[in-house]
Amino acid sequence: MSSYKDKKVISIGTVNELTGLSVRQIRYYEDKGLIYPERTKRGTRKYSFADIEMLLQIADKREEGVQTGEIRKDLEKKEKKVVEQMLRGQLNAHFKMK
Amino acid sequence: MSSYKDKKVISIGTVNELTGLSVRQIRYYEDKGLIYPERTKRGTRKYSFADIEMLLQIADKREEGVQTGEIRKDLEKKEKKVVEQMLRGQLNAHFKMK
DNA sequence: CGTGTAAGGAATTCTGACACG
DNA sequence: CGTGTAAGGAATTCTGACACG
Repeated sequence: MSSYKDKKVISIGTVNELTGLSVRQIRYYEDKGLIYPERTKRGTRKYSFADIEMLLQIADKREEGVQTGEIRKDLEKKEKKVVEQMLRGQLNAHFKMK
Repeated sequence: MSSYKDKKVISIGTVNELTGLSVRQIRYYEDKGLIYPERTKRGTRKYSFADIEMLLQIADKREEGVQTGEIRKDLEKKEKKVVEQMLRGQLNAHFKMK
């Protein structure tokens, strides 16, 4: 299920180069709950390619003037849908209903 | 063709954690032509997941007592085979021979 | 609200070299 | 041959805060 795309191994400086977003912006979006990098023992943030794709999407939204709160809400909705789908799949498998 | 696996974005400290090899060893294997990380403007090495897999293979060989020179030769042989296959494919496509 | 910046400290990375063997 | 280590410098990252708006 999880592959290279989800492995958190990229430091914030590299994320900056890859996305064009400032380090300040990247940290701020984390603060607002849009991304959640991992931390090394020492405390440095590590991002995945999935995080980078997310950041690029966030950048697009922000350019359209969408506030971080809005972006957050949309993410939560999508997350809910995914969970619902998964539950549905589990139920179908369990009860063999069609 | 090239995906996340080949993107060079991982710094040497993270490679150390991922492979268990010392920073010294990682640099040494580069010196011997077994891997070739990219460099940022400032000069820090950046590795890909493919590099990490290669390093794990190198570590196995080294544990078996194989010297870096030997490992190097094997790599060159494999590289040659790949090139030959590619040329063959090109020729077949070009002359439509069967 | 979103982002820039200066501040001070701690950890990272780099190179060339000496060491052992 | 392969790897450890101390050395000195340069760049990175972190947090909390002030600034503007």
